[in-house]
Amino acid sequence: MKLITRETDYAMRALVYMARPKNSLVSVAELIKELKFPRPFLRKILQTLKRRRVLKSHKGKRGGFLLARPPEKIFLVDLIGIFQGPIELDECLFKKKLCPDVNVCLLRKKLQKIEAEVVAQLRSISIGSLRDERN
Amino acid sequence: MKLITRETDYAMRALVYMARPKNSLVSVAELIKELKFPRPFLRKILQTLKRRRVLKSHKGKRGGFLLARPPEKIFLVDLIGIFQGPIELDECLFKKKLCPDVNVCLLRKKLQKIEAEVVAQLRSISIGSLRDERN
DNA sequence: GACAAATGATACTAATATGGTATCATTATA
DNA sequence: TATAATGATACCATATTAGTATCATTTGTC
Repeated sequence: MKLITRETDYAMRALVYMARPKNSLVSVAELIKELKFPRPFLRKILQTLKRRRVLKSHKGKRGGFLLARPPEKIFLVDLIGIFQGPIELDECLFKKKLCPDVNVCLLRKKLQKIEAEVVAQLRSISIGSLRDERN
Repeated sequence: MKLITRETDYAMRALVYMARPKNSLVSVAELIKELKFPRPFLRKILQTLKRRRVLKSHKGKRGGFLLARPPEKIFLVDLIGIFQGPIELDECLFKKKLCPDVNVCLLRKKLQKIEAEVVAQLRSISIGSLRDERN
C-alpha cells in the first residue's frame, strides 16, 4: 500500500529542482539531465502541471517551464489531487444502497477522521519546505 | 485516491458479521445471504484470512469459519496489510541508488511521520469496536 | 525567412493491480 | 456413502499506472 504514485513523486522532485530563487525557465532537457527521468513521461507530467496551473511555460527556442506560484504555496496534497484524484478514503463502496449497514457508516466516520488528519499532514508539506530544509 | 480496496472492505464486513458473542461457525452460504457479496470472491477472501490466521475453519458438512481471536484484537491495519500489502508510504522509488537526493530523504522523513500517524489511527479501529458501537 | 529548439496535443502500448470466476480435491458429518 | 462444506489453484476481465510515439505549433537566432 502506498500513498503516492511515481507520477506524483516525479512531479514533486521536478518542482523541487525548479524551485530556485530566480524562478527562471527550466527546460525538459535540463531536468532529465539532472533527474534521469524518462523524457516523454516527464514531459507529460509537466504538461499536466501546466494545464493545472502549477507551472507556466514558454514555447519555442530557449523555452521551458517555471513555477506559477511561490514554492511555499505548492503542496504535496495538490499534486496527489492532480495525479491520483481527490482523497476520498471513506468512499462508500455500495453507492446506490445508501449505506444499508450501520457498521459501515460507523466505519466511514472513522475513516473520515483519519482522512482529515492525513490531508492536514500532506498540506503541511510544500515544495518550498522541501527545498529550504536541506542542510 | 483511496485507502482501502474492496477486498479489504468485504473482509472487514464479513468479520464484523461473524463477531458474535458465541463465535460459532459461519458458512459462506450464510454470509452471502446476509452480505450479498459474490460467492467465489468471498470464499477466496475467507481462505486468505484463514491462511493468515485471522480465521479458523472447519471443513466438511456443517463446517464454516470462525474468528481465530477476539474481535477486539483484529484491526483494520491488519486487513490492509493482508490484502494491500504493508503500509510503506515512504517507499523509496530509486531503491538501488540509496536516495541520492537530500530533498528526497527529507521527504521520506516527513512521509514516515505521516505513516506513523495513519497506522496509529488504523490500529485504533478494530472489528470489535465496529461491532460494539452500533446503537 | 529558414532553421532549430522548445512545448502542446493526442493517441497508443506495456505492465501491474484489482476484482472477480471456475474447477477439482479434500474433509467431515448425518 | 452422499452431501455439504472448505482447500488449492489456475484462470480471466477490467482499471490503473507507467511510459512511448508522433505530429503540430510556437519562438528565438542566424
